[in-house]
Amino acid sequence: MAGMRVTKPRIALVETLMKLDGPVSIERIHQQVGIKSCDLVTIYRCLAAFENLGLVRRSYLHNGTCLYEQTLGVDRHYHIVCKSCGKTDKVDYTLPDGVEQRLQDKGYSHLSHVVEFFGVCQECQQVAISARGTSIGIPARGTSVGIVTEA
Amino acid sequence: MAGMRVTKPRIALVETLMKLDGPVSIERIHQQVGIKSCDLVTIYRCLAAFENLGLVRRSYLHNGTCLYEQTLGVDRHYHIVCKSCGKTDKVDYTLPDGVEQRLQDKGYSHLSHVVEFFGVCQECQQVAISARGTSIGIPARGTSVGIVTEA
DNA sequence: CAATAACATGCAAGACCTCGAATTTTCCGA
DNA sequence: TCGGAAAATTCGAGGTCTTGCATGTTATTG
Ligand SMILES: [Mn+2]
Ligand SMILES: [Mn+2]
Ligand SMILES: [Zn+2]
Ligand SMILES: [Zn+2]
Repeated sequence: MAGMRVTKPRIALVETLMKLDGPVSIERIHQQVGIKSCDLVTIYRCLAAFENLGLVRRSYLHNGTCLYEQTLGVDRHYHIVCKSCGKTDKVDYTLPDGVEQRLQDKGYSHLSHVVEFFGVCQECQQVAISARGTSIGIPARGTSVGIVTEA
Repeated sequence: MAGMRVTKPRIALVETLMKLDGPVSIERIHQQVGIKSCDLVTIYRCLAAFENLGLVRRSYLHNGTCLYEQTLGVDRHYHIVCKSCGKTDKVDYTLPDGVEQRLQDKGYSHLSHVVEFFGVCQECQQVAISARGTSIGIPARGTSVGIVTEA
């Protein structure tokens, strides 16, 4: 009988997740972990496993691509994500108490939910004004969300 | 100066959307419109255009695939989506008033949000009990969400 | 009605994400 | 320490969704 095994990729992944503070794209995580140290698919599968254990939480860009965030010692919260630059910010919001209870009463089990806010952040609005006509949005899914090499 | 043009595919699409009542997958819509009458990409593009005009709204399966729903004469509402069969249901929920205002005050513009509830519906729980061991979930994205030919 | 500009469509290609099967690694007990 | 079972990783392929570009349609104007 075994839990989850401690492997090279997993160790590197956990270390990376701890260093990062907000929700990050898988591509970015893969980069930080080291492209060579493990396959992208492994990152996907490990994060899925971690998510089942409640160690990470998933959020989304406006285009639907996923972001992952480590959850140890941080309480449940939601984000606003900039449609232009992908920057995330905490939002002062909590799910009303009754909702999930009512759904349970209706017969639904294994409840979960997604709450995500989107907008254009102040910086991106400035940019939009100065660089008029330049398209600045986050590319859509099915397009390079890009690895936007870290500053 | 021109608005949107009235084309064969667009007419068929609107007719189809009016017939349907809940959120439906693109594949299903494409079927109903008639595989031959237009390309799948056209459906994607038209729905995107309709969404900009506020004629349709988008929701999501647990796996992230999109569902579209016509919005004429219906008021804003949210859904619970069965993780197993994809059935959707209205949820008694409204976004708290203050949230978007606070975000605006923080400098965000072009606000939007996604609120989606997921669970396993009663019918699917029954099935899960009788057909123990049979996997019944909705396939993940990157897997045939399938066209589950209509009954 | 004919010519033209603008818009819409179709096709092909690419990005993200997932799975199946083969291989490699980890773990555990002998 | 070694061998074997079980779990993890990798590779390849496929599904959803989006875009660029060439082509086809629509609307407008004379
Ligand atoms: Mn966070
Ligand atoms: Mn609805
Ligand atoms: Zn921004
Ligand atoms: Zn169900």
